[in-house]
Amino acid sequence: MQDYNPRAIENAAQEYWQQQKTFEVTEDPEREKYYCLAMFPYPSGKLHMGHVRNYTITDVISRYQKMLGKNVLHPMGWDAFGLPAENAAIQNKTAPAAWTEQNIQYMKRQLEDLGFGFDWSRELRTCAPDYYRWEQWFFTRLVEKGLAYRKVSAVNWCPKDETVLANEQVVEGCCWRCDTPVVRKEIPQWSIRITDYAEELLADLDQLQEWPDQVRAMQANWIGKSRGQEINFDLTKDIAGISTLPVYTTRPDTLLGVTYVSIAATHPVAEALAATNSELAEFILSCAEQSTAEADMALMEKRGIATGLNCIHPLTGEEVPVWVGNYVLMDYGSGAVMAVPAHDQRDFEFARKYQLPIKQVIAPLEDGEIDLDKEAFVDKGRLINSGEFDGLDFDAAFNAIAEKLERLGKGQVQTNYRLRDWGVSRQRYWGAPIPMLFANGEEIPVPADRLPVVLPEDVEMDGVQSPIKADPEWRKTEYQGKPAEHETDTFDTFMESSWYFARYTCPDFDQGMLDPERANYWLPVDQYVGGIEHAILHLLYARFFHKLMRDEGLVNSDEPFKRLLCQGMVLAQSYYRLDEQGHKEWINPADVEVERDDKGLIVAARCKADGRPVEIGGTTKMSKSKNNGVDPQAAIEQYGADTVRLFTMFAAPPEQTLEWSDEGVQGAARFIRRLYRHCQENVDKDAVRTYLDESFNLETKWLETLSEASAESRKTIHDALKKANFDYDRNQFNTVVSSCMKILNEIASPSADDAPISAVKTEGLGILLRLLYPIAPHISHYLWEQLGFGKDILAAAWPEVDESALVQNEIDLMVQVNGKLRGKIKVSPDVDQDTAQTIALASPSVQKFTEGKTLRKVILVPGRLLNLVVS
RNA sequence: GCCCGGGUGGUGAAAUUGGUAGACACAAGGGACUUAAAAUCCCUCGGCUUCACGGCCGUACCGGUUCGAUUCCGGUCCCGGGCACCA
Repeated sequence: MQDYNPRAIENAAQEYWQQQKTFEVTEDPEREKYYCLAMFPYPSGKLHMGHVRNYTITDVISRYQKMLGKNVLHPMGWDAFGLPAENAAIQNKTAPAAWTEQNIQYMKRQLEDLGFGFDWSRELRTCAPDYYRWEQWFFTRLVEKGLAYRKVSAVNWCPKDETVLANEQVVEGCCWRCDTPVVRKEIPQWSIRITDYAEELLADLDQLQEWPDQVRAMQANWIGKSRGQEINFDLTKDIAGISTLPVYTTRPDTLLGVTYVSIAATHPVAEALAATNSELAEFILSCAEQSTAEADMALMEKRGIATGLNCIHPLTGEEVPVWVGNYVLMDYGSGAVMAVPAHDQRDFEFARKYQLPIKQVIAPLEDGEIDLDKEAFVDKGRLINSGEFDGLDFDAAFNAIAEKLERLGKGQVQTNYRLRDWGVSRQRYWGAPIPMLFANGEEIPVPADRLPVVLPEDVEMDGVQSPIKADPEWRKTEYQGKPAEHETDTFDTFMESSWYFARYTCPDFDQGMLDPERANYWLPVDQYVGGIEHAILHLLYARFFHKLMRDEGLVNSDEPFKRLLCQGMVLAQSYYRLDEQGHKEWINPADVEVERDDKGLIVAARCKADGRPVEIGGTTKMSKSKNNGVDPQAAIEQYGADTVRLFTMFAAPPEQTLEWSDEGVQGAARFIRRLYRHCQENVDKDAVRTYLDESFNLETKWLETLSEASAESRKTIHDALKKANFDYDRNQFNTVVSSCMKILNEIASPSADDAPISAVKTEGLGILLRLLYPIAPHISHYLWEQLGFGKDILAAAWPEVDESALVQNEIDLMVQVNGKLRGKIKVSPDVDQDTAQTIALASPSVQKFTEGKTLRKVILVPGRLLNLVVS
């Protein structure tokens, strides 16, 4: 007998799929389609475990759906533009294009080694001109429709390098290259009007019933629809041609408690006043050093300065001061906010700091205690100190104040969204050029017949400036016979990832962005799988783009992704040692040996190379910074793809974090070896023909001769099958693997060597191989053929549960007394309450707890338990 | 700070969603086989208590609803994801 040799088995299976073109699909209106999509990878160099997990999940789902008879599309491609390629290019002195292409070649090979059933004939890369060409064309359409426009917005600016930095490139407020403090700079950039679609993006979340609730909640909160009022505070004098500060509030009931108004540092009024106020000018300058990230904004110290200017309260006519606050954003809302220190915690702290008045106008509904010396009272309540509005609750006050403001022409009810328009300009090189021309002071979309605007690939990176910005020639062009200049900014890479799912349906189409016939056959995607970190931005942009494509007549569906699965992260143990400076030097788990106590806990670890001890850094997300990445390649070479896939699916359910464990991988390998050995040693090649019909079900004649032991064995197998089917449908693959293990335990357990048992075990093996196939396809494919089931397991029908095998004459019914388990009784599954009660009360272990007490209530949960309530 | 998750044995987890808590594995301990090791097979394995039958406690913590709560509700603590230029 030969030992299990994963390499030979896996190579042969992969070759077979390649020759048969098993995973290449075309549109077939006769068959039900199923589009299964994994988020495409950024070609960073090598696959990491997160990729392995992601693509194993989609491969499992794809193969399962294929066995259910569907026409399954499972494509793969490369999200090839992005910042890391520029960094790598500078480091390695290669052009980003070449570096990216090398990575793609290597990673593609790794994907093939893992046996993923992708339709490689549809492979695409976003850095290819025949891909981004259509994105450029689509953008010009958006400009023509008024859905894309140019406006001034903020970027991180390194004054020394004179370059724009990504948030990631700003480390503690400084440039990551030269440590110079970063400032905010306002420059003209292209934006897309996602806010025009805010209402639809919110409302259509209701259509996405097969998305996780948490993702829908996050998106709804991100869009942030609110109902409030716009209220005008007139300035006591015009500044920069501005006479009124409109503010938006969701709490107009607190309007009488306004004691000042704050405006953004970049507000035109602030800028105009700064011209004659050096203190204010200095303050505004200092605000420019603040981070543009919202998290930093929320945590920073709130600072402000009085402008000396006042505005008029729209209801009382009193003057309130106008302040400049570092926490007010110019590009969100009107750049001005009203402040109610008594009823908003941030305003409260600000008012305390600058000795501004705090005026209570809301009292609690119940006689609750509030202490305005300690904190703001932010709950809704009843109005006080508000003149004619005193005594009203929130809703009544909202309406009464809205009505009065409207009558005075000082405000109106307004619906607002937190969502902001999508800024798509990037001042970087490795992206799709934005297809716009500047000529005679006009912004002109590049005409369709001049697309694509090709990004030159043979470039040298100086580390600071984008090569197409650095080259004065590249931008030069003409328009209608006159000199013109190309835009040198490139698109946000979210642009490419917002429509790739649609392009997979017709990647070769050269007559337009999409071939509507093919796109509408496959779309929407039936199952989308990717990391939870994309729950908001990528998924929201892709939903938005899909609606834009629909409105351009390219697709006929409203939403791109019907069902969504967000997989958890992959974690691993980390180890470090401190160097002389006290810095942590992280050591890869592969280079560490561990020592355990008698409970199996890791108590000590040593570096394999020098035998010296290392510190244990805990289980954290696999990352470069902690050097705890486990290279999938090493595991594949040692154990084979099936073992790696099986472990990945078994160790945790898809949505949860997955902890890499070498022992766990060995456990997965042990299961596969056991299956292999069981088949080699115990399975007769004629068994299939002897016991099973052409659908691999037990032949009727054997069904009739089952002994009690073989019937019980068959129940175990069909129970496991039923559970596995349930779990496949809800994407919980760890328990599918459990079911497979149970079946193997059953069919490999020692038992009487008679025909009924052999018959049941043969049927069980056929079920096991088909259940296991989507997860560990190579070994299942090999054994299916070798044991004479058939040529290609993928063509076999999915196993069906024989409900008659599950029927029991007698079950264990749990008996509780006052909710505590006190015994079990053997009864018929459809026993009635009276009978069950009589039997239970006759049992001594129950009597111990009921004796001398009165029976108050009896609850029977059929097939499960009986609860006797006594006192 | 704001939004969204998560917390169950020594470990990863399960519990068909309000009805037997710990399936299936991993680790550990004991045993068999072996000159030995590896591999393989068998047994034990939440805590406390009991010679034993059994009893009590136990799903982060505090409280509530219910005949019954890992599951539902309110509060607290800790961990993770996102926060608009990482992808």
